Amino acid sequence: MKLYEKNAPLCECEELHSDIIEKKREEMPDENTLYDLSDFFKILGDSTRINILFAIDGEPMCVCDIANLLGMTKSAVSHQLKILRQSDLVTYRKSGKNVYYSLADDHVRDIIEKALEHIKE
Amino acid sequence: MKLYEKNAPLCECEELHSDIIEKKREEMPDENTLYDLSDFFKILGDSTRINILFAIDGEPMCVCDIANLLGMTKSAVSHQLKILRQSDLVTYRKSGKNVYYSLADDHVRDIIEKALEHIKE
DNA sequence: AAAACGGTTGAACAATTGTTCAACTAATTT
DNA sequence: AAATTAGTTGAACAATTGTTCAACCGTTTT
Repeated sequence: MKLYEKNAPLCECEELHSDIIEKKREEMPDENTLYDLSDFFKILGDSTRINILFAIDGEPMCVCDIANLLGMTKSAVSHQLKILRQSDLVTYRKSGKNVYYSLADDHVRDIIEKALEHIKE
Repeated sequence: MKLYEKNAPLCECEELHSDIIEKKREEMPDENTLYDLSDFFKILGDSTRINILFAIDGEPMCVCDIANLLGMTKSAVSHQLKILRQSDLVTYRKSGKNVYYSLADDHVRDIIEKALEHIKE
């Protein structure tokens, strides 16, 4: 998918504000940056994953306990944990038969906090 | 879908850490809050919508110009603008045949800014 | 008043995504 | 060593979602 290229397929409009478009085109962030950005939000845009992130906030939890807390199967939780792992949003520590997950860093907590403020307005 | 209820369907695990689960259950945010939160991130979790938000940042743009900038049809852009409108992320001003869209408030800008920091680490 | 233009909308289609199910691995009991 | 348990994984299925297409509405031109 190609976005905001000079010769991108034009819509049928006649009276374009070419100067504005050109100016905006220069100001737009790098294409890959925008994809990374939306991919990041996509990860947070699922209630199960948000639930998991809140669950493991503070004290780490094993998969089984998370599953019980959320009323889901281990499998479903594990699938989502894999996605969170691949996005570096969580880390894990193995201990015997259990795997304990925790938040990767405080950055994510901050973003969620800011979003919470936005919602409660 | 019911989450973290006392009698939610349990996973098959035997050795639960019931005390931890109970403690976490009390600490979890309100169920609706979590849904609102993931719904909010879901809106930002699409590259077209992120593109539009960056496009109208600063100076408002009409639908046709956004479509040209992003190399999309007016229809596709309009559909996404509708979603952004319904989420109160954008506002619009009609002027003759054109409709000019702009960011609803600085809150969204802040969150995107924070997410950008997170990505560029 | 008719034609043209910017924008919106609903239905249809394709693509993506989350959960379930069953099979599997690795660690621990007995 | 066999059985049990915690967790992972891939395929299949259902549900959600984004774009296209065609028809439509409201404003402006002619």
